[in-house]
Parts: sequence; C-alpha cells; structure tokens
Amino acid sequence: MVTLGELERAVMDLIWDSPSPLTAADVRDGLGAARRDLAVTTVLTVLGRLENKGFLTRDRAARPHQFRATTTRSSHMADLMHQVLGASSDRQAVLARFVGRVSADEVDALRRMLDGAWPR
Amino acid sequence: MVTLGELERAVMDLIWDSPSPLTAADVRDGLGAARRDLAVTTVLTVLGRLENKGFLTRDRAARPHQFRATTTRSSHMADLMHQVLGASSDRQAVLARFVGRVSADEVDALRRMLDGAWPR
DNA sequence: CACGGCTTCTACAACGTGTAGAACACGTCC
DNA sequence: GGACGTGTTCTACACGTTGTAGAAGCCGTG
Repeated sequence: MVTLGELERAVMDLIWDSPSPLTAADVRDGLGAARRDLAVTTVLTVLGRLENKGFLTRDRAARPHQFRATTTRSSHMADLMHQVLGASSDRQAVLARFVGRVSADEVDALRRMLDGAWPR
Repeated sequence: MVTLGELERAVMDLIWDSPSPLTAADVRDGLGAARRDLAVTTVLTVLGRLENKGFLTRDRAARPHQFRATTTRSSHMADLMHQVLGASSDRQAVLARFVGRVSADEVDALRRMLDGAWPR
C-alpha cells in the first residue's frame, strides 16, 4: 500500500484545498504558518516524490512548474477505504462492523446515497 | 497512523485465522510454507513489536508464550476505514465516493446492515 | 555574456521493518 | 545440584522511506 509521510500529507492537503495549481513557492508559503519554514528545494523534493507516487502531475512547460493533484481528496480517501476493504477476506463482516460505528446522521446519508440520489 | 509491515501483516493474518492462541513456533511453522524459513527469534521480535503496537497480547505464564489478537480482523479493518474517514474533512463526500464503488450485492448487504438487526 | 530564478542531483540523518546471533532464564534428568 | 535443552530477551545491522537541504545545472532577460 502506497503511504504518505507527514509532510507529504500536508503538501497534498494544501494542493487538494487549492482551486488552482500551485508552485513550489506557493506550497512553501502555504505550509509556513503552522510549520517551520522549509527550503524550496525541500518542497520540490517532496513534490517530486508525490509525482512519482502518482499523486501529482506537474506542468513542466510553465516556468515555475505548476503542480496539481491527479485525484480529489475524497476520491483518494474512498480509494484508501477500498484498499483496506479489498485486503480483507471477509468483506461483509468488515462492512458490517464499519457501518455499525457510523453516526446516526451519517447512516441516513448512507441510505440516501445507496438509493441513488444524493446531494453534491 | 499505526501501520504494519509485510511480515507483521502475515503474522497477524495467521493469528487472526487461528481459533486458539499461537506460540512463536506455531507462527514460524504457519508462515513456513509460502515464506522462507525464519528463525524463531525473528518471529519473536515481530510478535513483540505487534504486542507493543497493541495488536497482540501474550500469556507470559504459559511456557511457550501464547499469543492472541486483541481484536478481530474485521474489527481492525473497520477501524482502519474509520481512521481514513476520520482524517477527511468532507466525510460525506468520501462516503459517497466510497459507496459509489461497492459492488451491487454489497450495496444490498449494506442496505440490510443499515436497516438494523445485525450481529455484533 | 553575466545574473537571477528555478530545477535537478546528490547527500545524509532519523525511523521503521526484516532478520538473527548472543546472552540469559528456567525446568528437568542424571 | 549441576548440566542440558527449550524458550525468551537484548543487541545489532541492513535496507527502504521520509524529511531536509546544499551544490550544480538550465535558461531567459538586461
């Protein structure tokens, strides 16, 4: 299973939250607040690794390269959950335990989703 | 997120599949088939690490120590899925994408599960 | 052509995981 | 009771991943 480190995850979060592609400098600035300041090369290394892992693509034509996510965060998270599910022998049992622990309103939401028409 | 290596996972699978607690030797033998033979100390190291991670408990009174899982596999898997879900900002969106990709018969199963009455 | 911004290469430390030998504990048999 | 064998703990190391960044290279503009 492809996994992300702490910084990698933070970077992905930034990019997922941004409506437009970001540059390495954008990312560094976005992280800056909560996190100690990183060198741009550090950010570029991480961005490169995320690209290798298939989480990002970069526009090499643009001069500061533009990075964008290959997937939405929701989709990625759903993917992860499916990976977990796929790794289990008894899928039904896992699903049962899973839904057994979702909150009441999310149960409602799930019903609507299963019935097809859901918002958003 | 607490994660397992390949060998650790294989060991957990063995223990989860066994109805009774296992000893280090049991585990080594259980792995032996598909996997190159490991030293018992190796297995003990891994078992110890799994104990530290909270996946196992051992009966130190028994002479070959007896190892048993602290959780069922299904429960652990469901746990993992919740961890993923918990890490997302937009839970509903993730759930939507998640159910959007489950197979038809599993959708049915999910409906039944949501409608209550289920074995713990 | 030199300068400045940006990218790529290379490096290294910390950590997790797989792997096992060496040393130690303890019950049993002569 | 001491030696032996079985089982556990300690210590160690190699290898991959991740965080971190300097040094070197590329390229357009003044």
